[in-house]
Amino acid sequence: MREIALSVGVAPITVSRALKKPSSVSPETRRRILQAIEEVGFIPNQLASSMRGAGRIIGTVVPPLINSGIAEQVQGMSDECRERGYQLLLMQGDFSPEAEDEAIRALLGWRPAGLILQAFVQGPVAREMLRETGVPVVEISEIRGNEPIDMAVGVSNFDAAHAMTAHLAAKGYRCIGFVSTPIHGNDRLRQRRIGYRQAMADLGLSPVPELEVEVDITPQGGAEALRILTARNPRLDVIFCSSDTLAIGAVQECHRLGWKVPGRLAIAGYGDVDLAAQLHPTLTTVRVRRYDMGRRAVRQLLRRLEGDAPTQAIVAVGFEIIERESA
Amino acid sequence: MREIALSVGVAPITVSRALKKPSSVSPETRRRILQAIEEVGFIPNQLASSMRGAGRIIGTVVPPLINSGIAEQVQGMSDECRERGYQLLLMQGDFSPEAEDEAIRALLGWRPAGLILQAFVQGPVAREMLRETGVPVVEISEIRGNEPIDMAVGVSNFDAAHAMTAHLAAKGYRCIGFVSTPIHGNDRLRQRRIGYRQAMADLGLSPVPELEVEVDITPQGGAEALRILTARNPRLDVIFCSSDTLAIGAVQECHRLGWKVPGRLAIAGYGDVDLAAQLHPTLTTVRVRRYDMGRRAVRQLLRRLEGDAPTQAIVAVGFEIIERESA
DNA sequence: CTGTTAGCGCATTCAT
DNA sequence: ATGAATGCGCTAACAG
Repeated sequence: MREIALSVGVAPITVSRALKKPSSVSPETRRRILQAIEEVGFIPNQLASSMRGAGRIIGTVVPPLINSGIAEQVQGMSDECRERGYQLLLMQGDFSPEAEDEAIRALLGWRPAGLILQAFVQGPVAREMLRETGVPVVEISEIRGNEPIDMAVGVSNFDAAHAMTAHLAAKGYRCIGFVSTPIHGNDRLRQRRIGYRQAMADLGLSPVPELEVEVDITPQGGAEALRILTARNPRLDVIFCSSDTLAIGAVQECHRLGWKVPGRLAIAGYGDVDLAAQLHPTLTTVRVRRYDMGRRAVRQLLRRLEGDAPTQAIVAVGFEIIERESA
Repeated sequence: MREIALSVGVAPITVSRALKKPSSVSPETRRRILQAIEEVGFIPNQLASSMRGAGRIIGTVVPPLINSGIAEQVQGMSDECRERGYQLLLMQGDFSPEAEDEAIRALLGWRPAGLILQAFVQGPVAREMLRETGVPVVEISEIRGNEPIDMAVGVSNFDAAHAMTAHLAAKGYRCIGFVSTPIHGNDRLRQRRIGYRQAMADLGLSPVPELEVEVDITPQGGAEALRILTARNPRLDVIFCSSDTLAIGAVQECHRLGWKVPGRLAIAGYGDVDLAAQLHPTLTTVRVRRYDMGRRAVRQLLRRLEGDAPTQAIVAVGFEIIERESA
């Protein structure tokens, strides 16, 4: 930068200004500076820049990209970051609580402008670090019944499951089964089940345990669930699966049994994986806009940083019921 | 850091050393320093560190994560980076050559220790920038017939397609069709077709144009290809599709026609998408180890940086023929 | 509109 | 084994 300044005959700070606040430099000077930069092929050092001014890095911790819609979400974050001139520093993996602490610590080392975390931070160590440093944080997750450290973006799995159940009822199905993978400590799954139950109650259809099963998160699990539920209740007319993987397995099982879908039994999923639109029959499912979630998370962060509006802490992202052939 | 130094009663530089070269500080001093760091919750500033010493950022430019195996590859890079104490700065998107220049310029601004690029850099501007700055670069792509800027990691699509074709022949198939999406300027696809042709020639089966089609990259394309090829040549006994998407479409079309797979017609794909193992029949395909490619790319870079061994410029990553039910 | 001064937090170099 | 001085490249704050 000094070089450029010398060659143009100005002070280094003027070069800096020509790049950051073009309006504060005379057009003529600016032109000559930009030209010199072009000629020399100068690329400003962001590290140095971030040490003085505001950092332009956004750090993020996400589960394995191979899974689910995480890739889509990261893409959303990345796109939004690029458009706004920020860079995405990615920490990705299957983190234990301690490993998560490490990951967050590593990111904080880069003095990021903000962090975006997938799922709510569990460890007290990490929560403490985040509080102390005061970095803006957006957590992306189920937004019902959680207390964000700072801000949150997410979807209400409750609402989504409720809506799908209501949708199925509206289509005339009455005996609605619900299949999920082991709920264990998983918020999202729990909310889906509660949403389903609430919808059943709201509709005057009693939500009996007999209509629910938990199985492995594999297509085989879906097939198994189908066998269990139909054995328990022959009048079952639709199965709502808490993940597309299960739904796909259930559909395959119907093929094996020679049952028409949705003629003999209807099936709905959750997630809208790629495959959902390609199978026969195509799968009715719930689509969560993960790409949007990623973009929103970044925007949420930047709104805080650039201090435009008073930021609302929690942003709900929508979902859609995708009606296809299977239900 | 100054704070820590004060509280322990040493000079800042000693704190620095306690972290970077523990061996150069007396055990006792080190212990007290680390303890102070722990208490205060101090996290060293990587920006400042990278300005003086060697950077610990690895920048990467990749196509949309939603596609194909890119997510898997990024996961490989990320894992390797984490283990080695580097951070991954991600630029992701659908770049035009000019946008690619921009992306690379943005990354260079962070003075990364190295760059990993998906596909060979096309634009002369970017090539020039990279040459000038002298950053180590690993390009991940088809490695046959390309000149890397610096280093490359990749797979030979030629070898993979050749191997699959030979595999099909070994299984007794003689009339082997080849379906691809428009080859246009796509190296990888071209190499697959050449590999197929070469294998046919090597086997003494004449590679005639009649056995090849180009269709859209959709399941519908696969179905169409099937109709075209079987109409041209009723004795066709297997179709090798240059992507799993096409193969899946072809399999579905067989179901529609009531043809047994592989009884009436066998089908093979390329890519081993998740779905390949779940469909009926399960799909025989080519699996490229993208996760490994990601890890290798990082290792390649670090070997150069840490200057152990004389680095070989091009690393070939293996592939596997995954034999399942469909062929 | 432009320049001067100072310092961000660390690590390299040279001393002790 | 430890420390002092110095500077990485940039920009905030304050002149002019």
